[in-house]
Formats: sequence, C-alpha cells, structure tokens
Amino acid sequence: MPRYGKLPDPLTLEAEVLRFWEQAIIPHKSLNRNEQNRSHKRFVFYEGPPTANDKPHFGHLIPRVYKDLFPRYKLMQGYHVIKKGGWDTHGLPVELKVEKELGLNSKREIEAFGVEAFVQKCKENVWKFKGEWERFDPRMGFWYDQEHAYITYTNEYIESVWWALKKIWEKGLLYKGHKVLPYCPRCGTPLSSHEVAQGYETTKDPSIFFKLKVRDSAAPQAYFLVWTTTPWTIPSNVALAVGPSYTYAKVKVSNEIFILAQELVAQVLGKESHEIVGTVRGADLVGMRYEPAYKLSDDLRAYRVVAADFVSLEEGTGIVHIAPAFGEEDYQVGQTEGLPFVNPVDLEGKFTQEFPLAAGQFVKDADTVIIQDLKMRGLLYKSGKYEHEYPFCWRCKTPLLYYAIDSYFIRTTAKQREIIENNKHIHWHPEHLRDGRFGNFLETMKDWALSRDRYWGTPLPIWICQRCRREHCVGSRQELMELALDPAKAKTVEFHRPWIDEILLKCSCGGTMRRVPQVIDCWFDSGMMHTAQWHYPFENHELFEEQFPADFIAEGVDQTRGWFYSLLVTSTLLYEEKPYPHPYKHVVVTGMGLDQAGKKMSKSLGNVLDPWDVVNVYGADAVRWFFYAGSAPWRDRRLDPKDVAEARGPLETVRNLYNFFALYAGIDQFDPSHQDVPPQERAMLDRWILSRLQHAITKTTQALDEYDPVAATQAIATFVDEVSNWYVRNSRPRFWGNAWTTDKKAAFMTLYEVLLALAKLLAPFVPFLAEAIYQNLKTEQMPESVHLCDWPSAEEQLRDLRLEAQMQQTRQIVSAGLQARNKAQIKVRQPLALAAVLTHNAPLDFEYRQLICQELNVKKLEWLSQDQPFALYTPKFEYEKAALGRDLRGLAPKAMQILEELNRAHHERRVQVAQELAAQKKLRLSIEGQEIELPEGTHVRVVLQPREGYVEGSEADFRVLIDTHIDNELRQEGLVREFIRLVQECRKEAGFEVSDRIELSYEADPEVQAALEKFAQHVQEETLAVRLQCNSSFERVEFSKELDVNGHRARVGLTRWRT
RNA sequence: GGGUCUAUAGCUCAGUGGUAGAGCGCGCGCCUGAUAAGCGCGAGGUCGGAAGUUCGAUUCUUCCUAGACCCA
Repeated sequence: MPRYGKLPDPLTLEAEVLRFWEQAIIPHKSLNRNEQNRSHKRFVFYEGPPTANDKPHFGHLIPRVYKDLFPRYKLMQGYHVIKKGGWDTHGLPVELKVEKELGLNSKREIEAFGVEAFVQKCKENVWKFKGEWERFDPRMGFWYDQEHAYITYTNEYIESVWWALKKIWEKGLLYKGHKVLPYCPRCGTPLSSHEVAQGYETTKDPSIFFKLKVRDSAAPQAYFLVWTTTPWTIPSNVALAVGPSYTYAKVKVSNEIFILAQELVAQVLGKESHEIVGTVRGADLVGMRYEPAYKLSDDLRAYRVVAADFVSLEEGTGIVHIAPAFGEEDYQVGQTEGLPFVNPVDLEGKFTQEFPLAAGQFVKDADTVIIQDLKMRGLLYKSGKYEHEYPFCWRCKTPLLYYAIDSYFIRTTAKQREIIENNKHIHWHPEHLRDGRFGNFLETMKDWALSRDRYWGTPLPIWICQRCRREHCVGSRQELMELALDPAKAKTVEFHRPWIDEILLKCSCGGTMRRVPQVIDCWFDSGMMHTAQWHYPFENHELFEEQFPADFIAEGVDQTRGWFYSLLVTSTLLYEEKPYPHPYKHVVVTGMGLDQAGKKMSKSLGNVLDPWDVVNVYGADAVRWFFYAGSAPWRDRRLDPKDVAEARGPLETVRNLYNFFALYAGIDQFDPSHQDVPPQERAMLDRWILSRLQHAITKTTQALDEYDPVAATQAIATFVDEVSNWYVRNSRPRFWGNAWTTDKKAAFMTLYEVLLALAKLLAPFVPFLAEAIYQNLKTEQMPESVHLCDWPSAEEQLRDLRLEAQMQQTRQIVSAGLQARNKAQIKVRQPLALAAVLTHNAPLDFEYRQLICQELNVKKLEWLSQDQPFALYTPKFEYEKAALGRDLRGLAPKAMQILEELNRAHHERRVQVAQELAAQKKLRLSIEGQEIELPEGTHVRVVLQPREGYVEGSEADFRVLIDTHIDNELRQEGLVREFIRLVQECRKEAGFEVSDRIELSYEADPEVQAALEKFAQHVQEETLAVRLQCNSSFERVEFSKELDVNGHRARVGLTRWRT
C-alpha cells in the first residue's frame, strides 16, 4: 500500500529527500543501474572541470543544471553513464591568487620566496573551496562520481599529457618560435589576455608622421609618409606595409614628393598647399626599397615595401611601419615575408647598446629622444598627441609592451583542415556556433602558443643538451627513468617544478640535457581530459575506448575558444584514425548569468548573486525548473530571485494535484495493486487524460532527444494544466462516492497512473519533488527510487485522436459559454435553461454534450443550424457606406435610412429580408420610386445578433449563446446550490473532515425554505447531512452561522454525526 | 576596432513569410469536498530604429542603435 503522505513545503521536502538518498545511497545506485548495458548502450559524458579555488557561483550553476539533466534522462532510458567529476588545478589564475596571498609582486619575488614553497602553496590553494563544492552539488541534486574525479595536477594526469605532447612532437608539430605577447617589463612576465583586459586605460601617446626616403634614383626627393604612436619601435622597423588594392597618391609638397594613400591626403596634409602629381596602386609599390631611419639590420630582405591586408584607411597614411619584435600583426608579416628580426630592447624594457642613441633608457621615455632626432635629421613631417585605449599592467600600472617572446608552439595550422572537418560533424546547440563564432575562429586559426614562463603547471617535457643543443621530448615516466642520470630519482620525482628541473638526462652525444624552464598553458591540460582522465595509454585501455568520444558536453559560451577548442584540437591531432566527430558529438553551449540590469555578473562589479541565497529560499527544484523552463540554454539569463519564485507555477500545481489525490486515496485506502479496470472500460475523461499522457510522453522524449529543455518542460507544463484544469476539475465527484464502483476505481486508477508517470517525466528536471511524489505512490514491487525507474514510453494503443479532438472542442465551447455567463453577470452556480452552439462543426457526441451542460450548468444544449439560426439570433443589416455612396450618389442617405429602419423592425420582418438576401445574393429596395439592388457582401451583409434575453460568447470556431431567463424553478435550484456551497464553507470553517457526516438545521425565509424542502434529498447528499431540520433549536449545535443566500438571510447549525 | 549572438506586453521569455503568444504582475469577476489552493475575462505591443526583397515582413537581406560573449 502506498503511503499517500501529504507533501510538506519544498525546503522540508528536499531535506527529507536528501536524507533518503543518502541513507539508501540512491545516487550511487542510479549511476550504476545500467552496468549490464555498458557494452551496447552507452551515453558518454565529459565533465568540464571547474577550479575549486573559488566558491561556486551562478556562472557555474547554469551549465551544471544541464550537465545533470541529460545524463539523468539517459540513465532512466537504460544507458550506461559514467559521471566522472574533474578538477582543473593548474594555471596563472592560481598563481596570481597565491601571489596576492603571499604579498608577492613579481617573478623575482617568487624566486626569492622559493619556487618549491610557492608551488606547494598553489597546490593547497586549488582546494580552498572544495568543501563548498562538495556541499553545493548534492544540494542541487547534481550527481557526480567525485570519488574518482580526475585532477589535472596528479602525476598520472601529467604523464598522459606528456604522452600527448610527445606524440605531437614526433609528428613535428611541436616547435619553438616567437610569440608577440603583452608583456610587463617591470614584472618580467607576459600577461594573459584576461589580465590585459583588466588594465585598459585611456592615455595620450605621441602621434608622429615621419618620412622614409625612397631608394630610387629616378625619384630623388620621394618619401613614404608613415604614421606611428610608438616612436620607440622605429629603430626596430624592417619594412613598410601597404594595402595592395588601395590607391596611393604621389603628392608634391614644396620640393618633396610624399607617397600616401589617396583617401588620406586631405586628412594628413590638411591646409598645407599640395598637389597630387600621380597615383599608383598599392600592389605596384610592393617591393620598393627605402632608407630606414635607423639601420640596425644588414639583412638584404629588410627595408622594403610589403603587402598586408590589415592596413586600414581609418587613420594614419595607409602605410604601416612594421616592427616584428613589437606587434602581433607585424610579427606575422615578418614570418610570411621572411623579414629579419630586430630587437634592441631588453627584458626590462630598456634599449640596449644596439641602439646607442637611447641605450639604457626605458622605451617609453625614449620616445622624445627619437622624435627630436628625427626632427633634426629632417625626417619628421609633423608630430602631435593621440588619445586612445592602451593596456597597462593591472598590478603595477606599467604600460605593457607587445613583445616577441621565445615560446613553444603546437603547429595546429598543419591540421587545420582536419580540425574544421571534424567540427563540421559536431552537433552544436545552438547550431549557429558551428559555422559562426567557432567556425570562424577555426578558419583564422593560429598556432597554439603552448608555453608559459611560470611555475605552477604541467612542465613542458622538453630537455635540451647543454653541449650539442639537441632537443628531446619525454613522453612517460618510463622514458624519463631510462634517460635520467639518476634513474632512482626519476622513478619517484613529482612532475612539477622545481623538482622535475632537477632531473638531468644523458644525451646521445655524451652531454647533459636540462629541461626547458617553461610550463604549459593549462588549457592544454583540460583539453586533454578525454585521455588523461583515464591515465591512458598507460592503463585503462578498454575504458578509454569505451568512453571516447563523448556523446554530450556542456559549458558556458565563454569556453568556445577555451575548452571546446582545446578538446577538439588535441583530439584531432592525436586520434587521426578515429571517425569524426570526436571527442564530443553534442555540445550544449550555455549563456551567461546577467544581473537585473543585463550586466554580466562578476565579482569586480559586485553584482554576483550567491546561489545559496536562492536555493535556501525556494529550493533546488525551483532553481532547476527556472533554468530549464525559462529559456533556451544558450540565452543569457537575467537572474532575479523573484523570477525563480514565479517559475514554480507548474511545480505547485503538481504538488496540489498530488495532495488532492492523496487526500482521497488515503481516506479510501486505495491500493493500486489490487485494482484493475482496463483503460478501454474507463470513463471518457480517463481515456482522454491517458491519451494526453501518451502525447506528453512523446513530446517530452522528443524534446530531450533534441537537447531542447524548453520544449520538454512546456510539454510537461501543458499536460499538468490539462490534468488539473480539466481532468481533476471534472472528475472530482468521482473521487468521493461511497461505493467502490467501477467508475470510482477507474478514476483512482487513472489519476494514480498519471501521477506516477508524471513523477517519472519530472525526475530528471526536479529530482526532489519527483522523488517525494514517487515515494508516496510506489508499491513494494516498484524500484526504491524514481531515479531507478525506467523512462516512460508512450503506449500508442492508449492514444485516441478523435477523442482528443472532440474534447478540445468541448473545452472551447465551455470556454465560450463561461465567457457568455461572465458578460451576462450570471454566476455559474445559477442553473440556466439553455445554451446553444453556433458552428460549422458537426455536433459532438452525447457524452461531451453532457459534460458541457455540467460545466455550463445548463439544462439543455442545442446545436444551431447554420442556415436557420433565427430562433435565437436576429439578423442585423450592415452596409458599406463607401460602396453605397459611390453607386447610389444622392440616394445613398435614403438607402441607409431604410436599412436602419429595417434594423429596428420586428424580428420576423428582419428574418424575412435576411432570408431573401441569402437566397438572391442581393437586396431590393425601392427609394423614391426607383428600384435599387444592393449586392450582398460588398454593399450589405447580415450579421447575427443574439435575440433579447440571450448573451453570446465565442472561442475558436464556436459562438455560444446562453438563455438568461431564470424562472422560478431555476431560481430555487440556484438558491439550493448557493445554500449547499455556504454549508460546505461552514464545514471547512468548523474544521470537519471531508468525510464527516453531519446533522444540519436551518432557519430561512419562506422562499429559501420552500426551495430547501423541495430539494432536501439533494442538499443532504451534497453536504453529507444525515438529517436536515428546519427551525429547530441551535443551542447544542457545534457550529452555527448567519448566511446570505443570494440576498436571503438564513441561519444554519452543524453538528457532527456520531454513530 | 573585428567576429558571433541578442533585442517581442510592466517583468521573464516562447513563436511565426499571412490579423502577434505564454507565465508572472495589474484590474474585474468566478469557483470551491485541492482551500494560506484553483479558474475565467480584461487592459497592456510601431515585435529596438531605418531602408530593401515580397501581393504581404515581427519573421528574409542590408545599415544603424543598445546589450552580451569572444578576440584585438
């Protein structure tokens, strides 16, 4: 026998469910329930690892609700799912936090503090908020296998990463090069883009136009005119770039010829008198040579004009000065054009002896010196100040330099075609990311700058021979031991700085090899989780093959170029033989959490919403439903706790539905395992809601298969509404009959089955409420938790489309009828004689008409013939003034007058005219002796107006009339129903149980008394009164009250009946 | 500065080449053996702005404005 307990408030309910889950180890059982299917029915999930060095906030919550939903659904469907957790532990953000805690400010200070101690601190720091996470996930119902979570800093994980790097190295795709990075010369470190973004400020820099002499004897006084805001980069200049498709002008200014983009001539030369003496296409300038301002290179390839597509005509001269050491684009040009690399600046941002003019000076300070020098040498055209956004170090406010740094790269561009092809097979949600933002990014892919000059990260496993400079990449601990000078040490060494740096290898030349100092980008770590989480290929071969690729991953849209990219690239590089797509087939991209003003939630803005503040008030189910039902996963979400409260609607209805059922099932001791009424023998309403249930199951399943939670929750919410507002509303009396009739059994069976199925449909979305309902409904034969149940499948034989269609029409007619009652201001409790339906649709079957009568509280329901509606409707003639005026001219006013008079004529007359009009398609009028014909439709037409005493409502294809006339009999019935309702209210007020029998006494005026006497038996049945007495004493009644029965005063007394 | 996305009722959001929808809130009612629930009706919209394609555009295209994300 089910328990049928009443559901407590959501917070209590969730606390109880959590206790049950813990005691019965349900999460564990759920994750293991399909072990027997793992060989043939798998759903592979990858966890995008969070860092535990900060509290979980809403930004983490959003992807996690989806990462919980789909695996739960698949588990119920019988798929084997491993929900291995993971932790991201390396990287600059961790180092920065630790630096801050320790009060360190630069790499020099870290080295002084001691790298070993620093790294130890980092390792501790990544677990700072682990407890918070371990508390939060279960509270939200997020089930992970955290016991076997992967951790990116373990030796095993790192070993797998090393294996990957070696494989890439062996393919010749790991190389050393330069990368231009924003670099803080004071801190001696490059900054990550995230850090740079924090430090943009508006600043004033010099803006100078300078001249570079064309090396061409044919044009002795010709100069390229060049613009820059960083004069200190001029010594490093090795080329000039032009846009090949632009037109350049040769402009004569006094006795010199300047070359610059034609479009910019006016802007640059301004009022100065000048004369355009010729034009030339950019492409034709390419290859020309010039005299550098400072000749620091003897390379023959230097100091020439090259073509570049980034040259813009927005500002400057259309000729861009190229210094490969100090600009990303410059560097790229240098690479493709084979330009020399000139860098007279040291790592502290000071000029070296290579540039004696400003040797020892900080580059920004040298700007003035250089400008002065150019001016003296007549190479300066003009100078000024320029205001723009420029990045500064967020820690020390030093202006950042874009600086070419030695760096290791992965030649991802070598496999660009494969990566793009692989991506084309991935199912992105939303789809546009595949070819849009992500696809574009792949099209413009650059080699992956892998190395970092830092401490806390996976060490780059490249050793260099101190004698012959040979490089070697190590791919495993085994290999490290084989090559190490001290194999014993290599056997146990931790794969982190500084310890790993102590391992020296022997070179084939006999020399000693040292590891390069760099660690790697932590994105490579997390991007390798598809492999490293299993410590593959060193163990778990079968497990890896089984769990690759993932069917489903989800993260925030900010991970597009992060995790989604690093997974795809590593996988494509490593597993060239595997069929596309890998390593993930479906990726659900989630939006950002915004505050109420639409701003991103961030700690620096102080607008972060603590998830606990919401969960502790509304519960986890409400928060989950809010996300699933609110909008598509990829939409940015404005988060306001009150919206979470509002989103609960359907959940509250489910709770009420259950409580309704439990009330009566408890009273009647309904035992589902001892009842059976075949569906085809149940009432129409039962068959209807069961049919709708099959529809809801189909819809929900489809939506989840398409990764569309909004459609899924909508299907469920629609069904819940149908159960509540139609099925239960119309079935209520069936639940409180005394005898166990077939109909009562059918009602109980049906609602029981519906609620049980609903609990299963809701289980992946709102695991707590679903569990609570299930626990109260389950029999002993059923699984111990709803999360161990099978996902419901639609039973097509229970679907009845004709029934559904008729019921839909029934609901529309009822709605129209209620609308009419509303207009007529006649409450539903007052019975009426007649409702009439005007429609093209065929009349409904008897059962539906009966239901309509009951809902509209009318004695009779008529279907009006479309041709002969005039019993209840009267025709009104409407006319088109414009058409009449055009055709009748002066006679028009008269015609209108006649029609108006007709509209005031008695009903029979109007019907006669209307019938003529319908038959002849025209109306004949005689105006001042002239016979006129008005065509139907264009000039005159009939509209139907309810006749006196009738009021109409309409919905969809139906117009429904009610007869508002209330005769004595109806009035008495109305009084009785009102009286009954008031007595029911008294029962409630008196605190009686719904099943208590009572003795009922009353006093009332003669009219009410007469009505009550006439319908005494009905009153007694409805109020469960074993006795109904008039004008008896009220002295000993338990409860008595003055009543207002439709304006009649009355008094009742209630006493519980005891046998 | 570039790329991508978003803009629909007071709020949060669905949706559509053919007269615009839901929930919440608001107003007015109804119902009540689900009762600190439930239901109906109503008001409320230049579908961000402008132009184009089309018989017809909120929907497709372009531009503009604002916001978000990523990149410079």
